[in-house]
Amino acid sequence: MTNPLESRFHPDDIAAAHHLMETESPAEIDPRIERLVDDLIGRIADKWTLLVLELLEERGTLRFSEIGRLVEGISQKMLTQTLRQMERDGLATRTVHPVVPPRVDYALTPLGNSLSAAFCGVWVWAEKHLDTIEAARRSFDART
Amino acid sequence: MTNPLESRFHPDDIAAAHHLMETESPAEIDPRIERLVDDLIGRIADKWTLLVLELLEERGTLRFSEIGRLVEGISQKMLTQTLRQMERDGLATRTVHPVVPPRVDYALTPLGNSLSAAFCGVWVWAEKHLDTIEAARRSFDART
DNA sequence: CGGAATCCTCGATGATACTG
DNA sequence: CAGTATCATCGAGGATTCCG
Repeated sequence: MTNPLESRFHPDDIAAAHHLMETESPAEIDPRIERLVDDLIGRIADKWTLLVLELLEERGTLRFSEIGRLVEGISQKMLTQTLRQMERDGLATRTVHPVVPPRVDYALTPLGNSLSAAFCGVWVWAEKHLDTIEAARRSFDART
Repeated sequence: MTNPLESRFHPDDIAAAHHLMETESPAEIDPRIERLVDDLIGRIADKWTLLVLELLEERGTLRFSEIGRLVEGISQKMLTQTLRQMERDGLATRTVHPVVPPRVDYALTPLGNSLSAAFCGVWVWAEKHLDTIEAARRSFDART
């Protein structure tokens, strides 16, 4: 079990996903795909969520201020909003310790961990092809 | 070769990606991750690009107006912008036929196909857990 | 410390009009 | 048909302030 992608997904899942993405009629895109993309990209997989997701994945439990410090460039507002949304989506847990000063810990749920794993293939792709893309961009810009 | 994820990525790639995501020092997030996410989410993997990517993946070659019709809700401006960026990034090819009226065909490059495959794991995850997420949201909203 | 509330800006996107 | 150009909007997100 060296490959998290292999271990995480079964052929049936892949088949199901492919089925979901195939529209037989020559009409429009499957509305479920639209909903999928809207929900996933627009609400779950935004930049800050992905950053926090990977951070919690590698560090385990962290408190609010730690995440704020570690995710460079995030504003307090977006941090709160992102964490709240992750909690709402069941991706992370929020634990308030009744002490003064307050201490609030965040950690991924199994669902959060699985999302992180699901994105593994994308990170792999990105790392593998980022140079190629930059080259393609330079080439395109030169041609134009 | 029933599983595109298994066939596409090697254990070495996974290891490399994991290495990329692990920061030993207790400092900040690896800047390369930041760049990765910024580039990928902010420029490549936006909503419209993903929609067009999946469409071209399943339909093969399509002309400009066809894509515009099939991707519901996209404006002509965003369609042009999306396709141009995909071409620039080396994800798609643009073929102009010198006829009147003009005919321009778009198709994925191997790189574009590989990106589509990389997102497979995310689509699988999304389909598998979307109901769970909605339930979590209802539960959270009820608690609040 | 961990937020909530407020105000404000700017850039992404849509709408519209024009063209080879 | 496949764009380009221009203008208008609107909401995501930053900065700031206040609070338990």
